[in-house]
Amino acid sequence: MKNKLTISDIAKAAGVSKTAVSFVLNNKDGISDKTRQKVLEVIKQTNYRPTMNSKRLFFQKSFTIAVLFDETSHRFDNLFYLDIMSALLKRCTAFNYSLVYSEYRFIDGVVTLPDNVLDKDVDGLVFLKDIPTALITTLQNLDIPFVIADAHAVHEGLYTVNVDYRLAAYTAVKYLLAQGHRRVGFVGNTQLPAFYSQVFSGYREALEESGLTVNPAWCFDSISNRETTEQHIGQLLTQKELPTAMFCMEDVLAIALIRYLQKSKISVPDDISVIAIDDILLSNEIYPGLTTVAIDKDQLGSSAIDILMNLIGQKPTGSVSMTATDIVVRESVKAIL
Amino acid sequence: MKNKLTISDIAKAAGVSKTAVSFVLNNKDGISDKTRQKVLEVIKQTNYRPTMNSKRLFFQKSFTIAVLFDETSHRFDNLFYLDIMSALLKRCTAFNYSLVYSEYRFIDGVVTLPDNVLDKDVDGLVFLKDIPTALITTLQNLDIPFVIADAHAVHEGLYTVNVDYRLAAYTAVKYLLAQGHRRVGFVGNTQLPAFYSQVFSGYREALEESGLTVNPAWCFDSISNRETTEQHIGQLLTQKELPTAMFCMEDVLAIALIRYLQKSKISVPDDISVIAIDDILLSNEIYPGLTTVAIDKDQLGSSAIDILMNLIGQKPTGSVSMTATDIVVRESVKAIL
DNA sequence: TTGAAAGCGCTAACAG
DNA sequence: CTGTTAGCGCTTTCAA
Repeated sequence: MKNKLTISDIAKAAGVSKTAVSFVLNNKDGISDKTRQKVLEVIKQTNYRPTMNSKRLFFQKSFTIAVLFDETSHRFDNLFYLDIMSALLKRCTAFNYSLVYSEYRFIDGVVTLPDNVLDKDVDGLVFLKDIPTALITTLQNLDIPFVIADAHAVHEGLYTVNVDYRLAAYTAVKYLLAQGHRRVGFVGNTQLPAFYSQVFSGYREALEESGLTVNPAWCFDSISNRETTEQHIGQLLTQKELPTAMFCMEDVLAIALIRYLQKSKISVPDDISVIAIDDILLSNEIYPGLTTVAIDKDQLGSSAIDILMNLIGQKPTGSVSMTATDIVVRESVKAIL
Repeated sequence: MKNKLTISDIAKAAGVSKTAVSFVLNNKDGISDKTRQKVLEVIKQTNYRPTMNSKRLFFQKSFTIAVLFDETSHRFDNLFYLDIMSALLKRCTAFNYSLVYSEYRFIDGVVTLPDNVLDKDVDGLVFLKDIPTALITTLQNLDIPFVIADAHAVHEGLYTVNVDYRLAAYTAVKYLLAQGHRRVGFVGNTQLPAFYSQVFSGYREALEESGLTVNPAWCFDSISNRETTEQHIGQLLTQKELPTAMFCMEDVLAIALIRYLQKSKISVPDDISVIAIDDILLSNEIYPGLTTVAIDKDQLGSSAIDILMNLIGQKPTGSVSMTATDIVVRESVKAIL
């Protein structure tokens, strides 16, 4: 049980050459059935498993791909990440690849990549959320294939997995309107300008289709966390006419909003309904449960890996665009008569 | 920029042997300063980085360690995991190791390990939370070093990182008493019997030190998620005399409890205060913010890696036991006069 | 202090 | 259909 078996041991035991064993292991043909069976037998008996490290050296590949997080990006929406990591892992496993967890640093415009990337000890990279241009340039110089999953912005010439957030926003607001709401506000931020404008268009279109117009007094575009929520939403509450519903461009923002409203003794959904986009796990755990447009994390993850594998295998490939129109109805939206 | 450089290229360029380059790379001595400088120069010029895969083959080590999650264990307290993974990664990096993310399966008493573990393509394993005995046996047969971080139960002969949850519970309840509470309930479950009994002792001791006794009507030992909360806490609310505070053995349970109380129109902390143990990120995002005993995730993670590295290097090592007595005061506990 | 040579476990030409 | 052989890029004896 102690000394690891090698392909030579198996070859010897089966009375054949290493080549024969190798062929059997890799399901190649050009080998007689009898030999194959004999080898298979020995492998079964000995519980032999070939060593990845030898293959790695031979193929000059690491058979691992890395998920790269921004070192400082940890926020409480990370549950989304763990779900995606599971999806990435599942797909990597199907390709016999490992998934390593890594972090990069981006401070004052300078990018620091982890050693395994600099060493080219990974065959490809997955990023979750958008990455800075400086990083893109660095990566292209390094010549390592990478894909950006859930890229909100559109990058020419890069491989990304995108969600149609315009449609998602449109769907969310349409739902609000169908529940009888006529006064619908908007909560978001412009940190990701492309994302913001997609989502805002969806919001406006839905409104306009019902003959409504955007009321700037109910629109907030600098809400990105709890602090900014508290800073800005206060002025909403002082207005004479309040919206009956707020659409938030991300679940996290909606959760911060609900928290703030509760603190201000405004009931959700009795006084104000709230809807968002994402469906992170957390949204089902707060009270009231958040009604939101679901994003398919499984598809997001596996598409990213599929693209990466094509890139690694030099096969033609392209970005993928996903659609999100499923509303998870929970408790944060009330119908208005 | 295309063809990867090898040690031979560097040796040739520097006009020395591969051995010399290897010595320089590994800071060995037995080499003249002049040669060393020459080699260093070439390395700098060429930006040469040695290939891990060759080392891996030579040393018969993968220089990677795996974090293994139970495939089905994803709950919303996973934020705790991401924090720990960051800590694990940081420490792995310090040792020049990679961290791979993997999942194992445990269904109907049968354990399925991922291929990289079966292939011994990882040098060590970290588990977060306790693992089933069947898994322990399997691992011992495979002869792969592993450590259980945040093991609640005590395992003879295994390496674990434990937290003194008795003390943590004691500290939490003491805090409640200091705020004037005299009627304090308990919420937990016996899924991890050792964990339960530690925590319950801490709870009882604190009470008894103040001349109070445990009131069984306020103690719940089968609360593990939202469903069981709704099932059991209902009967608490029908009692004539309610507790003024509830101590929960985990943040997640406290969050479920708060959600349920809010649904039942019981105000936290005005009607009932809530305290717990863990300090997951989520606890700062709900309303009211959860007051809780913090667990040091950084220490948890790095201790686990330190133990593992000792195990891998065949150095003597031992389990580590952590202490948690810091209370993060937020809004879920009210002082009673 | 140096360099030649062997070998880690595997794959794939290439001959037979 | 089968086996011999030469590497993949590194480390490390071992002799000079």
